[in-house]
Amino acid sequence: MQHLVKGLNEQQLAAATHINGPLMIVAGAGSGKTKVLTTRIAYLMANGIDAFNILALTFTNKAAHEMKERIGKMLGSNEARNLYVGTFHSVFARILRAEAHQLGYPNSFTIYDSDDARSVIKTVVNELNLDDKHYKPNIVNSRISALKNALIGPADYLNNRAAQEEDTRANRPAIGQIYQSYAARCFKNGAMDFDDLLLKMHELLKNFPPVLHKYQHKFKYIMIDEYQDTNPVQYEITKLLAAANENICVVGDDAQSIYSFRGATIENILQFQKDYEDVKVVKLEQNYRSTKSILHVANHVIKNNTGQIAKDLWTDNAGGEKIKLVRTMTDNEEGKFVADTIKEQKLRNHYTNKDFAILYRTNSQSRAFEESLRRMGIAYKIFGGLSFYQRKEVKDFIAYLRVIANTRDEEALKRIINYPVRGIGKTTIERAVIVANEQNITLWEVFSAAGAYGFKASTLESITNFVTMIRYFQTMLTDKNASDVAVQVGKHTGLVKELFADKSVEGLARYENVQELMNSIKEWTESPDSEDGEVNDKSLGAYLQQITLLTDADNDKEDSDVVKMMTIHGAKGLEFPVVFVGGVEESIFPSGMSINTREELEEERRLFYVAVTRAKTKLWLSFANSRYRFGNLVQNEPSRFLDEMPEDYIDRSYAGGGARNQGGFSNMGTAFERTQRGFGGEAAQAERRYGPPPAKKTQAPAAGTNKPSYMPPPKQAPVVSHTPSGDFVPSDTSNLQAGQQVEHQKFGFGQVTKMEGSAHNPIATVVFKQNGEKKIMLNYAKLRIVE
DNA sequence: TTCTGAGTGCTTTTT
DNA sequence: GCACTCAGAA
Repeated sequence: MQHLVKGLNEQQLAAATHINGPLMIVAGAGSGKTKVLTTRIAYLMANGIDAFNILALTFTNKAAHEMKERIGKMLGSNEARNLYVGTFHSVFARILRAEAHQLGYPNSFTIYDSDDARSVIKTVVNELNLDDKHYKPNIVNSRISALKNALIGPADYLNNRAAQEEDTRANRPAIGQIYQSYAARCFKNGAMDFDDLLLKMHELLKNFPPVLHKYQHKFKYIMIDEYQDTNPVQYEITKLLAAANENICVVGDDAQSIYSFRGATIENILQFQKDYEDVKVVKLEQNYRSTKSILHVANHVIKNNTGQIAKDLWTDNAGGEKIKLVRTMTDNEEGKFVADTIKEQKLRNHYTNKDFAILYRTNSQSRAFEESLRRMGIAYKIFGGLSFYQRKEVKDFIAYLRVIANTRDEEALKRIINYPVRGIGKTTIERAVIVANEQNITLWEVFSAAGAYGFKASTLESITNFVTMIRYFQTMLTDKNASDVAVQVGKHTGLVKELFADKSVEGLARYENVQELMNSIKEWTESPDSEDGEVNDKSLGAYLQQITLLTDADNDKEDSDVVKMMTIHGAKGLEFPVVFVGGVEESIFPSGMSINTREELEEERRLFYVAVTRAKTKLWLSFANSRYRFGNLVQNEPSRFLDEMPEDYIDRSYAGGGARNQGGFSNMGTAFERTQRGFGGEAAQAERRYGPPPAKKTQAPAAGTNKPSYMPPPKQAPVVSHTPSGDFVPSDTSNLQAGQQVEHQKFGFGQVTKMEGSAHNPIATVVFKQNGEKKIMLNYAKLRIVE
């Protein structure tokens, strides 16, 4: 057992060997938190505690995976496989899947991602005849999310004055109504959104005592990572689960709380000591990650925040280099600087690509970096942003799987009912939706009994074929695994064929993505165990349950030698030898959305703290004089956080100001004055270093000069309007022949020169006297046969 | 029913 | 600058 705790310092040892009773670990950045957590779990198991009785909740699937792997290595056995390790969302999804019937959900319930949720909200808002310009899906969605995270369910809302008044004050009095309908619709669809996974879990434990006892008994030891980022629902759930045994261990750092926008509250970690008696508190204050310079800067900046848990983070590591500040003219030059520097550092210090990380506040900043890296031929990977599973073609394919597993899933059904095109268009779907709402049945039930609702013959045939196909797939559910079903779907829906037919560059990429998806399903089916210890359930339902909760960061292949790019939020918990933080400018970092209250600004500052403490040895902070945002050029001042950094630890020689600027930016006058002066000297310096700024794009070059090398395609001649004859009555055109004279309501008189198309979709070519040759689809256009 | 082109509004961070 | 919506044409 001694070998497990070898190399731990005094505090780490105290935390790792604490077995029974509540424990709070305050772990500063880089203080070996993961090491302590994994050691503690291994230690518990070495002391005879069954892996099946240990629950560890992490913030990302990646962290969960890593933890399990490390414990496995420490113990040298397969026992770690039986641990319940996962994110709040994935662990609860799994429990809910087992207990769904208690709450009236099918156990193959769908998990809606934010896209699905927004889409349902849009439908609901329209059905309630509300203005979707005012009740924007995004806003409504985040409001509902906030309510759920604050433990206010749809029914609770009706009795919650404060919440109602808040919405009335925000001039959105119908939020309550939308919330009710949204929740009802999700339930009808057999679907839970991300927040439901928490809210329903809470409901389950709260309202079903036997279920609560079952899981209290199962999870005798509970560990929660990143406790500072838990929200009230998560707090209540863990409190319920831990109530019986009180063997709960939370790990957190109030200085790294950066998820309040998701309902997280720092209160939870501050409250912990009051919730349980005899809480053992351990502070991990020695940083093993960063140089003295980096740590000192981080500590110095975070001191500007009020109300923290007192701690004193220190390190034995080398002093290290000063933090380098970089000013560039534009965002593109910022990208170029970073790419150049990576190249230089690789040569000079023998770094490889994977030693570098580029961090930024917003996903949209990734573009400039991406372009420069590509130009320099440096391999990179962007984490976050649009995940693989959110790509249209991937979602389309998954939508089939979702419908097969859960026909109540209306969002998925609407997505695929006419994809690939099978003649079930908007009108048909709208009619079906109306029927479904009137009869209070699901959309699928309307389609599967389509004969009863008077669709026209050709439409009915399409619907019946579709229903038959889905039913065929469903016959495979019980005895075939997820991959087998997916292969059949690919074959019989014509989806893969359609993508294959598109030979454009994007089309090829889409085809490859779907192939990739099918491969990953196969891989998942064949892998021995999955994220949170699911035992060999390789059914389609099990596959779908975890897929929505996966993010890009989880597919990270550690061994690939690439520069990593991600938001600072995405970088939490990670470390890199060399870190670049881009866009350290006012209105970006801190975000312009978060400078209105002290709380918001302090969270931005914590985020800055997180960014700085990701670096082990070298750190560059860059900002640009101007950058494109919203499609137009904006000027930002350097971030206020730069002014908060201790001067002695900063190297401004890259910032264009050189020695003249040693005093920091605050002595340069107000932002206004600075803009007025136009940065004269600094700009010139930067110009020497990075070359002249790109020439301003000239607007609409004067005629004669600078002629475009091509002429834009000629605009179609405007239609010469035609007033239809007074006796205009559309003729039966089913026997129309070439040579006949016809009249068109808009184009006037003309002669049919050619007939083509199929019998179902005849197309006539008509040469009009006024408007020239047009192709007319006889199914839609109205023609009067003159002779 | 389906496709196209012009017009509009928007971005903070994520499970 | 892009993604989404809507109107109009075939």
